[in-house]
Amino acid sequence: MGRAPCCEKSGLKKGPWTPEEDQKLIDYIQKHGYGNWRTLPKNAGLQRCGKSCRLRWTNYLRPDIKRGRFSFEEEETIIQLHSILGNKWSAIASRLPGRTDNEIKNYWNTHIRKRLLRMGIDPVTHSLRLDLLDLSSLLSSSLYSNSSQPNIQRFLGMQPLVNPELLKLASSLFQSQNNQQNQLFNPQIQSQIPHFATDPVQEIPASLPLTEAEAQLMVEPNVDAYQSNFTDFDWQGNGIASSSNTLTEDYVPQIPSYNFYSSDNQNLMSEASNFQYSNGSNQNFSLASVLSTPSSSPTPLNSNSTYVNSSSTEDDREISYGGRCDDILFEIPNILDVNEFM
DNA sequence: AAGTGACTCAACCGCAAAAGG
DNA sequence: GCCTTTTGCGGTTGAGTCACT
Repeated sequence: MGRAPCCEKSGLKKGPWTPEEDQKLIDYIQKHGYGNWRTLPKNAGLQRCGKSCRLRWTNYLRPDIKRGRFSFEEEETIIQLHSILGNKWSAIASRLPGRTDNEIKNYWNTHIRKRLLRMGIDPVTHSLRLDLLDLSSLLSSSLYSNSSQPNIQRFLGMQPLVNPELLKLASSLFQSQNNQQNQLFNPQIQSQIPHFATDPVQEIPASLPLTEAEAQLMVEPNVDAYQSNFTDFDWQGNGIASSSNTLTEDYVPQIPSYNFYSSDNQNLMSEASNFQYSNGSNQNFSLASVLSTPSSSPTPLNSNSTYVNSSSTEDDREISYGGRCDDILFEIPNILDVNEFM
């Protein structure tokens, strides 16, 4: 299992491919197929290494490659599969005909990942993180816009959007922002969530029927993807990341799925609103239940002011979460046969 | 119009698995 | 079983482009 002796510098070209090179590669492969990538460039008359040729072919020249924007269905599939498989881009790509792993990886990093972050969803664990979702900016931008005094008219106008339960929640979080992470990760909450990392065979609440895929995940979670996040995350909220060893034992993976639907008007709260969240004192609430989410909502929710007044973009497609992981509900479509990746 | 920063994505790099002798 | 070669994968880079000031 040695290292590939790739691209022996001598005279081999690097960088962008020219149309002539592309044509040479296409012509050769159409004639001879793509058997041995190492000898292919020489036989095709290309001053490239085999690796470069393979990459060019698989990521760009292959005739079955679908180019252009990702559809909502494709995007949904990517997110769902990523929540299960992690950064297994090739496995994800195998589920999306015409899309390459590179394309999916790029799309994830440039679009989906950022959008999830804006929604307050950790793109690695796919779990809701209120520390990413800044409710105070929602309140301040809604109630205090252009004025140092609360804008009552605006507030009244929000009533259809935000019901008192949410305002109560938001204001309590607003009052104690420093406690946000403690609330999210307090032991009471964690104790209600299965611990895949250490106890892979979980007791599944009888009231919540599982899909086949979910059942499989309960047994064989994608621990790698979750563990990769352990060393980065500041669980204490004090800027000091805990060791991965410790975190592995306490880590609480959540396996979501998402439902997508198109909307030009972003409502980030609605995007996160299908979470059902337990506050640790058996007072379960669903963000969906405390919000109504008209498509024309003027109050996107985000701590980053850059996005508050931003116009709609491709990234502003609306994402809603569904699913279940104990106190967070998920649903994994049966059409996603994830078992083969396990 | 020029400068600057953000964004996108094709391509590269290094590692590891698979395949073959 | 060991070694070498080939292939595949995931992370990263950087040139080109766009948007904003």
